[in-house]
Amino acid sequence: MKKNRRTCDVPDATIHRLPLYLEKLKLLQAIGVEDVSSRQLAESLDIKASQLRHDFHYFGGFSRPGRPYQVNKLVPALEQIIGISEPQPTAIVGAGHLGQALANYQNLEMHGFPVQGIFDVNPKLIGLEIRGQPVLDMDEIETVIGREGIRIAILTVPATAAQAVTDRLVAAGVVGIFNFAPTDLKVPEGVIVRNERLAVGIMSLSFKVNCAVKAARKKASKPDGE
Amino acid sequence: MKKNRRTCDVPDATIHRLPLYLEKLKLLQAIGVEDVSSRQLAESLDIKASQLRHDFHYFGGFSRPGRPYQVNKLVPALEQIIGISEPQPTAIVGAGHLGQALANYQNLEMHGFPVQGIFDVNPKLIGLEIRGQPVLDMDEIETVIGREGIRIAILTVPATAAQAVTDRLVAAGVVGIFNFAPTDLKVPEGVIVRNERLAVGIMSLSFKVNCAVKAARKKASKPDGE
DNA sequence: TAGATTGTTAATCGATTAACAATC
DNA sequence: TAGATTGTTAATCGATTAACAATC
Repeated sequence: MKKNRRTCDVPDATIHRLPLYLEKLKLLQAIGVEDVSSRQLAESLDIKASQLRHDFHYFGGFSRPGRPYQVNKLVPALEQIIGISEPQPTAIVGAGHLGQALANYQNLEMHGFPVQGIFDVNPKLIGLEIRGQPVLDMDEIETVIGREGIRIAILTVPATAAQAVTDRLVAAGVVGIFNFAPTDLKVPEGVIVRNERLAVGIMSLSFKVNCAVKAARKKASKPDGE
Repeated sequence: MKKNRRTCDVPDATIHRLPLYLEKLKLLQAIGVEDVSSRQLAESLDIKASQLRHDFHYFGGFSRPGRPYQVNKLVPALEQIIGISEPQPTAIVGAGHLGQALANYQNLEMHGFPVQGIFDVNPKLIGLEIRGQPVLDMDEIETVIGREGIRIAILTVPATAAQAVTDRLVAAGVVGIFNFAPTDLKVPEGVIVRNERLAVGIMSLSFKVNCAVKAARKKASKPDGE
């Protein structure tokens, strides 16, 4: 009753590393590695071993002092923590170019997020099959989300439609929204939104590129520098 | 000679907020707002005013004490800092579903990153026109990058091809890579990679969804709780 | 002037790293 | 035992927030 409460009060920085740990471990598992030390795993992710152990410590008890981690135990443990021990049925709302690209992206299913519904309002797109799934009329959102028990939706509609669609999704029972529309969403407490803002990402890349180019130029003009 | 050196030693957290500031300011500009205080701007972004001023302080001198910021001055100042005063010609390498989706994404051009080259190895895709740009044979990468002065590339090739393509891009003069391939890239110093790992993003969303669902259940079973 | 604002420094907070006892 | 490892706490580092003088 008291044991499994700690699982949720975890800093964001740690949460974002959990999938990275899992990915690396699955890679090790695939090539048959059985044991891995915090130092080895951390090194492959370019972080400090103490950070990894500190992260794991939030969940506790993946190994015992003196013994390295067992890959075959750590993988399911992390999957459990992340919440993908069971596949999480996922909806894609908006079957434009991006929605289709994501629906085609087989890695989604491989990582535990099988697409169980693709929706659009455009009659030209409705009925189009993507990896065996037909694009459905937006009107079926509530039915399908209820029937499939979908809790996670990927939003790829135009910014203008995003809030209205979000409201419907939340009302239908969706708890997590992966938002590709370039707009902020208002959601009730307890609903999680993750914004994937392409333009923001490329702009921060641009800032660093700019700095790198400047640095290179300075170096070139003062080749004796240090 | 001494003045404009400070522009590059800036924490990552600040760099990631710069595009958010710019986006909000452009929105204000579009509706004709002339002045904005740090408090107003910060509030709309759900951060503290002191954080915004602290961020701006790395670059210095956007206003004077006592006077609010002038939107029409701040927008070009931030564009300059981010490096998009001039449009940054951009290449998309990999014209599969995702590459096509991004090539169609007009926001890219609107934000200062016009797509000046789309490349693929697949003969079936070569020649296909996307928003007026034909998909080119990968063999033309070096020529086009040189001719257009492209420094930023968006990588949407399969993971297996990613490193080889990266090496060519870097050799041709690309300095920033927006990587959608689910693999780590090795690049020489001075080249910037930004990984956009869809699977990682959805997994950290899943973790939070899991927590939210658990919390809601607990609340439901103890409706008198607080 | 009184109230509001910025730029800038200091205080606080949180995340990363180091250290080390316990264990194998 | 000697060397390596984890779990866990303490020290360090960096980012956020508060405070305030200078200014309008």
